[in-house]
Amino acid sequence: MPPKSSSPRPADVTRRNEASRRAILTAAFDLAGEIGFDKLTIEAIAARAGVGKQTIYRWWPSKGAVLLDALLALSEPDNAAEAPEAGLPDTGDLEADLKLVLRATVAELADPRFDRPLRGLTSAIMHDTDLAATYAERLQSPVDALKRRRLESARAAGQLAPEVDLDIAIALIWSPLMDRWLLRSGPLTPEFADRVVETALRGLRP
Amino acid sequence: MPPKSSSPRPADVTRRNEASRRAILTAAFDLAGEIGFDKLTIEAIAARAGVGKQTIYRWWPSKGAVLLDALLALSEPDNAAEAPEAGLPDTGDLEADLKLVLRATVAELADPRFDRPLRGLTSAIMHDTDLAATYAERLQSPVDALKRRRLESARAAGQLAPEVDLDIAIALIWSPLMDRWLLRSGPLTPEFADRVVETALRGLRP
Amino acid sequence: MPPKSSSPRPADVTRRNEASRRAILTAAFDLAGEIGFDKLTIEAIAARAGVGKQTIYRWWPSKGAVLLDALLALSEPDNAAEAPEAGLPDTGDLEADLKLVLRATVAELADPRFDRPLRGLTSAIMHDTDLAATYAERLQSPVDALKRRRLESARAAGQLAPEVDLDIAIALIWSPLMDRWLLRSGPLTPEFADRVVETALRGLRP
Amino acid sequence: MPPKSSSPRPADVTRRNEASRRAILTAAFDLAGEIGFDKLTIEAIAARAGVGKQTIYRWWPSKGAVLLDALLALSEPDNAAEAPEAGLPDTGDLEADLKLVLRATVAELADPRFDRPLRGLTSAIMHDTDLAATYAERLQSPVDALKRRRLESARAAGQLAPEVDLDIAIALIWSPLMDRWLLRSGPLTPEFADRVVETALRGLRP
DNA sequence: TTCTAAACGAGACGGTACGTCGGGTCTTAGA
DNA sequence: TCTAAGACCCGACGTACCGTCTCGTTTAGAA
Repeated sequence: MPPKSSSPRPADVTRRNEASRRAILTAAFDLAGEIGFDKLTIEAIAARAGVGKQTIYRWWPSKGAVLLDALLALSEPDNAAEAPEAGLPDTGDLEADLKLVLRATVAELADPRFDRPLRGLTSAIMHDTDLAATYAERLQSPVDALKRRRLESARAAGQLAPEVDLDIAIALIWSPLMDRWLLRSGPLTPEFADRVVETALRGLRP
Repeated sequence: MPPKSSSPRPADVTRRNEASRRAILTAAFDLAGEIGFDKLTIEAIAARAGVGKQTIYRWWPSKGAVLLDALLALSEPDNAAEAPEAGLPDTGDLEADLKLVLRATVAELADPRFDRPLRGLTSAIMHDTDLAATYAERLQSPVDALKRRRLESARAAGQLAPEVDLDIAIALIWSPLMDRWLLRSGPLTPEFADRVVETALRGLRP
Repeated sequence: MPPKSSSPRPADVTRRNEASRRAILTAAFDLAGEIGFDKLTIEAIAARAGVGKQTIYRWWPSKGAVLLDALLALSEPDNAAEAPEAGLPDTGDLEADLKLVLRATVAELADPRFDRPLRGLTSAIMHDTDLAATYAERLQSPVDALKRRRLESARAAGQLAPEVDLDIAIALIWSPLMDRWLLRSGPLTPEFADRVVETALRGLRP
Repeated sequence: MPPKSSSPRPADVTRRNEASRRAILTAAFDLAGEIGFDKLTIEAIAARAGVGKQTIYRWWPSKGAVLLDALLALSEPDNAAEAPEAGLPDTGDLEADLKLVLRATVAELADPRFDRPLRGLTSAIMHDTDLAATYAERLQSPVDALKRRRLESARAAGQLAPEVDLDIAIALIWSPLMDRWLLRSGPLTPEFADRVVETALRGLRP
């Protein structure tokens, strides 16, 4: 990600040290997983990456931006394939497919290696609208597109009522999970995911 | 709220200076509304409240705990009445009542005086399980009880399917709002609230 | 020692709790010996003595004053006898007597139990003229009187030149020891004490 | 002066900011003269010098060390000349020369601009053996060398008894002054200095 | 012997400074 | 020119004590 925007130094991207960039992203992700985002410091990232602090400040506007890039980088290196994000499963059975996806999400969020960086990034997004915009563009909107595509497929198959707003449908299905995860307002179990899918779909079917 | 637990000094609650306590809570809430929770500092709260820092550290384990108490205190002083929390409206028309409540929530969350402290507190809760526990006990569970009571009333009136899990129902209705608010993943409008209520209720009715 | 002066409350000496007073002085002296005067705190004295802080502030103006009293109290309890201060030895041989006294002083100053409190008190006196005045009156002047008496006896015996100013003589004999002790500008040995006495007396004899 | 020793970070002396160093020393000396050493705080020095606290903690282990450096720096900048320390006066008349020097010392110690920092530094030295060692090496021993040189010159001129230990002689001449100054055990006047010189020399002459 | 005012143990309070941490900027050397 | 290293100014941290100020609770002299 380029620096804030236009302001201080454009910074010549072509001269950028790729090894340092990867070391920083790896260090940031690992440290966020180990000690949590809020205890994460730029100094610690720089030290772990064997990099000067300035090299971080030159290329990223905040530690949230570093972490966002770090998460994005998790998919990139496998480059072309992009298998993990190639699409939501579509067996023709919407309920089963959604349960599968949500159960996978539940499992991922239960792993501290992912919970902590994601939680931290989410918290950063809550407070930093610039970062939120980048997040929306780079992570959320592609993922939402996948969800929407699956629901469109279901609608085409007559499994969803035509008049249902897909944005609302997505919110109904995924928000309860996010809420439980972020606020720990209840146990985040596969069963909960199943119940949410079942109940939401009651209202989404024709 | 007494300090974490047993460890250093129990601190004698009977000797507590009530004026200082209120000054701290007021200062914390106001400052959080003015500059945001993450830029809020204990020193600033102490200075604004005309209080020594130690007086804050003596009674609260973190600035999140201060802010939680500050929010709780907003209802208390109105004492017995407790009108605002007396219950959700129950006109017999569940959909209308829910829309009313959700629209009010949307309005409140749009006001920076509430958005900022609440957002900060929510962020703190995400990272601090002790605080989350206190939050769950003092704020979330009473509010959830009100929601649940309204839904039970609706179920008794035959407006909800008997087999619906009320916790899931609550999640379906309120989570989409929280998600949009926290992550700014879309505009948080009264219309959105209406759509969510309508769609969720499709699946909750008998 | 009574409080500062007239100002707030005269404090009724007759009601004073003797047990607390002794506990404070003992605690102050012991703590000064253990951790040194500058790390000594009123709170620690109060805690060790099992006494409220106010009881110290009520009766002493500063921790230096407490420590001075503590040192004075070391001689008092042996009551009337006052043997240790009854007078400097007077065998008729001035040089031998002085060497004896100075060697004893050297030994005392080498003992951390005395070095630390005395060093701290001396430091306090250096910065606090009120305390210095009390010190001069209660400790220094009686001791100086003893020294002067011994030198007068020597002068009467024809061992000192009549024209010598006794204050100067006292300074010449004792100051080098104090200097070495306070500033650690050289080893504080019995031999040093002997040399000083010998050299000083060369100039003091008729 | 580099930090205590090896422990945390050696701190790269070549990168040190000379302007900050001088500002700190000047601020420390001035403040010590204005408010006294014991009321001197690191924070005040940093504020007056327009410097971060850490810049002081990085390079000095204690405020005593700062003040010692500040005093040493008073002579340095005049660099080569070093006139003030070029040597004690040597007119051939030892008694007159010593009186001159001691009277000058008395005058200096009477000036609060010097009394306060020196008194504070002396007090710090009394309690801090590390600092005392630095002091002995950097300030005391060069000064003592000057004194010793003058006395050797006098001995060569037959004005001192050959058998007199010069360390003892130095102590006899200068200690009484230091004592009166530090403990205010009597008026520190030029007359006192004269008397001390006269009496001490009685015993030091052949 | 009771009453009452003080001294007392305890410790909360408004403050000041501590020594440390990390932020973000700036400078120096080396590749 | 970018980088690793790290010194710098700054602000906040959480802690330790300061000296003052209540709180009940002894306690000792006067009534």
